[in-house]
Amino acid sequence: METETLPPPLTPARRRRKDARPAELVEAAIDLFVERGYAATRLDDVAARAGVSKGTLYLYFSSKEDLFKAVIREGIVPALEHGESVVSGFEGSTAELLRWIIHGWWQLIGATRFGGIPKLMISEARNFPEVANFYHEAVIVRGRNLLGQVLKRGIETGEFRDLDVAVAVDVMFAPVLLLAIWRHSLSVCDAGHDPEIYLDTHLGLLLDGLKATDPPRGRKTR
Amino acid sequence: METETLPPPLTPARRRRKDARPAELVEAAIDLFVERGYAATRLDDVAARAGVSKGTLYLYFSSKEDLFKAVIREGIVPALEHGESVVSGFEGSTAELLRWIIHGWWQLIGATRFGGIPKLMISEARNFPEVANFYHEAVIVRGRNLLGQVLKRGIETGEFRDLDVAVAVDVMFAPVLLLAIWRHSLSVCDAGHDPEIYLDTHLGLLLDGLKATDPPRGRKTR
Amino acid sequence: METETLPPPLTPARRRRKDARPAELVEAAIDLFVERGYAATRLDDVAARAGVSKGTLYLYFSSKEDLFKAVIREGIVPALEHGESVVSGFEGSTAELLRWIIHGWWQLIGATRFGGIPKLMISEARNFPEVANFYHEAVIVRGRNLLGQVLKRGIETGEFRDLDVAVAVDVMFAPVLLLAIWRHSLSVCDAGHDPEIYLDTHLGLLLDGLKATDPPRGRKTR
Amino acid sequence: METETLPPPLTPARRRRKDARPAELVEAAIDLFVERGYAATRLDDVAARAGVSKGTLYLYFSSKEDLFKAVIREGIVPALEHGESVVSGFEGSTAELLRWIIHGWWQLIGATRFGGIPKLMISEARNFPEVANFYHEAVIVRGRNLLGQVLKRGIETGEFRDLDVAVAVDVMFAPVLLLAIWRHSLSVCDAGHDPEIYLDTHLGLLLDGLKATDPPRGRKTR
DNA sequence: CATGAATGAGGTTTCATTCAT
DNA sequence: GATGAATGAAACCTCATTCAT
Repeated sequence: METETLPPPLTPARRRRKDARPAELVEAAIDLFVERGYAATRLDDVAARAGVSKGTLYLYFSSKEDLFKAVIREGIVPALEHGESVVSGFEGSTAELLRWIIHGWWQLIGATRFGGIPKLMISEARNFPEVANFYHEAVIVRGRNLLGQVLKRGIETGEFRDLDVAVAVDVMFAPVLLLAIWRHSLSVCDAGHDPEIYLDTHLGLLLDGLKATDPPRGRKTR
Repeated sequence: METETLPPPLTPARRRRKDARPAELVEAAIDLFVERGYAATRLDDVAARAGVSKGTLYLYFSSKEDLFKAVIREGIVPALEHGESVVSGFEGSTAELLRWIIHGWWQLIGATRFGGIPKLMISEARNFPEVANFYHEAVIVRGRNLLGQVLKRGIETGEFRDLDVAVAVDVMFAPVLLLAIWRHSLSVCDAGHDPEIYLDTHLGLLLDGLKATDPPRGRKTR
Repeated sequence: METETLPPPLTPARRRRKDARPAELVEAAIDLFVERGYAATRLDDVAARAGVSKGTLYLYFSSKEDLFKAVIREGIVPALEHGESVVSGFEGSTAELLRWIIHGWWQLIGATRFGGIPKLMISEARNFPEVANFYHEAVIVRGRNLLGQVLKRGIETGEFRDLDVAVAVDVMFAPVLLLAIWRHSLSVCDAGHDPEIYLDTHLGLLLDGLKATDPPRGRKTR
Repeated sequence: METETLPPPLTPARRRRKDARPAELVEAAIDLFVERGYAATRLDDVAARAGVSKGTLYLYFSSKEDLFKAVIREGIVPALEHGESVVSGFEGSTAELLRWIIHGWWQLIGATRFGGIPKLMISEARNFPEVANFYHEAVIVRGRNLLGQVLKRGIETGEFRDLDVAVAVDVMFAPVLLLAIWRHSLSVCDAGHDPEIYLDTHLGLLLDGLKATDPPRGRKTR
């Protein structure tokens, strides 16, 4: 009231802090949204985990829903882009590529905090159709395309038998997705399988299933 | 000293209603819990959907959590028991049995309102570990056993190749589960595939993957 | 719906029961109102304690407040009338009469379930001024008169010194009243003194205090 | 690694307000709890009387019961401590001391808003045994000790006759307590006596009653 | 920018009261 | 008369959101 607050010098440390705030808040929010769900997460807790006051949160996000959107956006897009860049330059058999993608997804996304996003989105899609729509376009469609490309490549090279790519993509990614979902929900009762073994078992079955069977002209599966 | 108060007549009509109430309420609650999640579901709405007042709900369930427990309990156990009875008498090839089970699960559970329970349980497991535990024992363990038996039968008859049953069960059921989950969440953006085609595609890949490779000459799995 | 209920024969047992109902309900209500207070007492519990259903209660009392009024009315008036009749025929010294009244009040009222009425009335007077008014006229004024008569008699006979009777009556009854109140409230922490000893101590001090002092020629104090 | 978030300025005006809030709320709550009883008091009204919103109340008290505890605690202990300090330095006859204490209690406690606490505690002891226990230890036991000391002093100096101190203390304080209780309950029907006259009448009777009778060596009682 | 005290709409839960049987 | 299922107003409590400092 009486002390004139000097125009803050804004030291580098402070500036760095300020720039990082939104990301820190989103990070804190991911964990809590994933763990408790959207409705059961209190903004008080998000702010506390990010080490700021509740009011500060509103400097960066206009509402709880806005924060939720940021969680989905910031949470998944960067990871996805990274994944795509890895895939694009790949050379080798399509089976190798599939292994590469699935294990890579697990390591880059599934095993990190972002692995909780699918569970969160599944839980809240009906309450936030707009966000679900964004997620659908930005993540699901893109992911399906990526995997679809891989399947098509395998079919074209004769490594894989012919099949309905759109359906097969979803079928083949389901076990990977469910592994991630499990780790953020029912693992309270049952830790689940070792991820690498689980994924290998899946790939083992899948690649055998995908193998061209009609005229099994000696192509090497791997 | 005193005449005992007569046990009240409680006419059939009245009794029938009273007996039916809990089931009616659970039914209404399943739909809303699945659609909106636990926290976002108001008991007012549950009661309204069941055609009673809010207070009536408390005659049958002592709290919102109690209703939630009943939803999980009543929702899934009967369906499961029915499923088990169907399986037990089956005769035919194991591949047929697997097709039978998976299509059967979809028709008896996945396609009905109970198909939303997995999504609900996944969303809330962390908030209700006690309920999750019940679900784990009553549903997941039992379901895994059932499918495990089938896999073992196939392996013993030589229809399927040898593999880690516990892991394979989860891998092979994941696409079915995710189909059900999808129908109760992201189908707002994208209706998804036709269930029968999806399941057949899955079974097609899976059964090929499971087939005993005649000379299972040491393929390295990874 | 279909069985025609015979017009009930109304056996003597049943009739006796029916006539006794209101008293049974009031009895049950006294205990609970005294123990928990008016607001915290549920009519469910009153009915249960009286061995009837909640609906039955409304056959005899039109509301909770009505029951409360009956508790005060039925609870205290009969006891009071009984007390008055005992006093009226007394012969002996006024000191003896005072002892007689106070010990009598304790045995006939204070030590019974009616001993809780003062606590109840004190707690609720502000919420039910109308009932408080009834209680004031029917009980307090009457009780004061009774004790006032006794004091006056003692003053007239020269047994007691002259004093402001209206005030003295309240002063001298306060310890007796508080003994009853205590038994229905803070005795959870501390059972309190033996009533007879407590009352005798009070009477000992009181009668000495009341003694005519002018020419205090050797009257025995006790 | 990071600059610690500055401890917030929290201007004096703001802090003064925050510090005062609990006391303001307790003050508002005493009045309403005493007047209406615990159950019949709505937190809305407490908040309104303190000039804040309902939510604010929960910033300072975690529940209605918590507020109730604070009322008993904050309400009585300070007053009691003040009273004890007054007594400790007293010099003069024990009869004077007794007059001093009783009139002092009335002026410092009985006649203030704290005079309602005994009524409140009596009404709610059975519903809050834990609070009653606190009150018993912190107030009743301490008060009895204080008065017990006075009686003992009188007996030792020969001013008072020998008697059962523990019982006499309760007997002699009862009229004072009941005066306070009356002012917060049945005074709706009947304002009661003038406190000073009432207390003097009580003291007049009491001190005469306490006078040593055995060898009445001319001590002046007043 | 940052804070955190304050708000009040909205949800869960209780319980006096009603009424069809 | 008697029952107990049903009701809905009202209370406690939470938490997203605002804003003076």
